[in-house]
Amino acid sequence: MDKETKKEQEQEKEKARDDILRAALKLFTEKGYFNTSLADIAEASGAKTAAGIYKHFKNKQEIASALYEWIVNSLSISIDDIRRRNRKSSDQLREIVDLFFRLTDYAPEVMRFILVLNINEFLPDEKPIMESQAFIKILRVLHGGIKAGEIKAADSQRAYCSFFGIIENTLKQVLTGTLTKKADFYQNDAWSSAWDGIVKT
Amino acid sequence: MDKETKKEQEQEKEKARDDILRAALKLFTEKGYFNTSLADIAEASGAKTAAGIYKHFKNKQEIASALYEWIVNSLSISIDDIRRRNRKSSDQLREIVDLFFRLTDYAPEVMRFILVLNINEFLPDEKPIMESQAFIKILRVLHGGIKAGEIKAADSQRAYCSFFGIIENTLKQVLTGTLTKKADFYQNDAWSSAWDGIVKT
DNA sequence: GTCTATACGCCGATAGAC
DNA sequence: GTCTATCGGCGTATAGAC
Repeated sequence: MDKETKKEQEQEKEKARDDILRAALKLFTEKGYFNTSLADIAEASGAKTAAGIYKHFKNKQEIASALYEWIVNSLSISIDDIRRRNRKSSDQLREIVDLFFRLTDYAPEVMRFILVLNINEFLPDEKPIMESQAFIKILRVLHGGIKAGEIKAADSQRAYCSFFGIIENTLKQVLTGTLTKKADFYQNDAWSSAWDGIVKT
Repeated sequence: MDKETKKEQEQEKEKARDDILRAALKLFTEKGYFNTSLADIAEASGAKTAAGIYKHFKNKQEIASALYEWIVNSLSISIDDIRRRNRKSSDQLREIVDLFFRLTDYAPEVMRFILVLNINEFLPDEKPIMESQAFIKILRVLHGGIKAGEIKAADSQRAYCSFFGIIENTLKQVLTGTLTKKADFYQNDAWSSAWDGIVKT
């Protein structure tokens, strides 16, 4: 067996794993973790049988765990990038908000996973999402803004509640259909409310 | 059998039903609906066996359904009362916020049920909570404030996202332990941020 | 109306052929 | 590494004695 074939096989396997993750993400966020059976995931990930999943994941929880890690890591990387490219916390927050709104429109499952699902209900051993790297970095952005005198707030936690309370609530209403237009439609409004609430004037 | 005995029996039965509901509320909000078995509920509600629950409820879902209805109805009644006793929307909102914060400190399970649980995951046939009477009435309060010129907002939905985004996010952080003090500690701060964000100046 | 026993189904997980 | 078959267990729900 030459290198080419080996590589192809590995790619195949990667793809299969990826298909499982994608299908699981969709089903978990649609029906919930406990309403989704491995058979459902197998079917949705294309012609595979439930047993085959165990070649890629130790068990059902590991699928959710991998999803969680993947989402939180991607977010964390994006936030690193945003912090690197922007100096002012207002600009950083602006871009984070933009990211969240775009994700809501173009990858709603991801945002549903973060905002709607009760992650610790099926991943009891994971840290709460507020303690994940991604959200710690968001708190750092707020902290930076407070230190720089751009943001008024007792502490970054409080600033988070105020600022992201508005952002997340808006997005959650979009995701659950209470707000009926695309997230994009509400972005400017939500940004203004959220930012005006914490900016030092 | 005289009337006294009959009455006592009925009270006994009411109490048993109540014990089941209380135990279920505690367990559902602690571990989640799907992680709670009828055996768990039976044990927590005192010396009863799982089978006995079926004398009081048709099935597990009905317990959750009864809880949901009870919570939403209680809220709805409280809000009616608040609206009756106050004219200005600012006063009405003030009291609603006060209610939410008090519930968070003194009946956290109730607030966890509302804010943390994914109700439609285990009650797929119920309307989303935003369409329940209680929350429709909250939207009316906001609508009243907009019409009276007290609140600036494009519509009550948008005002809701902004105002209750801050309130609910704060309470959620308290309920999940990210904010470590009692809800009461954050109330004035949250109220100011939330109200300042929607008041017309 | 409470407890014992038990039925039944579903789903997660494993074993083994190919 | 995928499919077939199957196990084992849990958890809901029912039946029947008392």
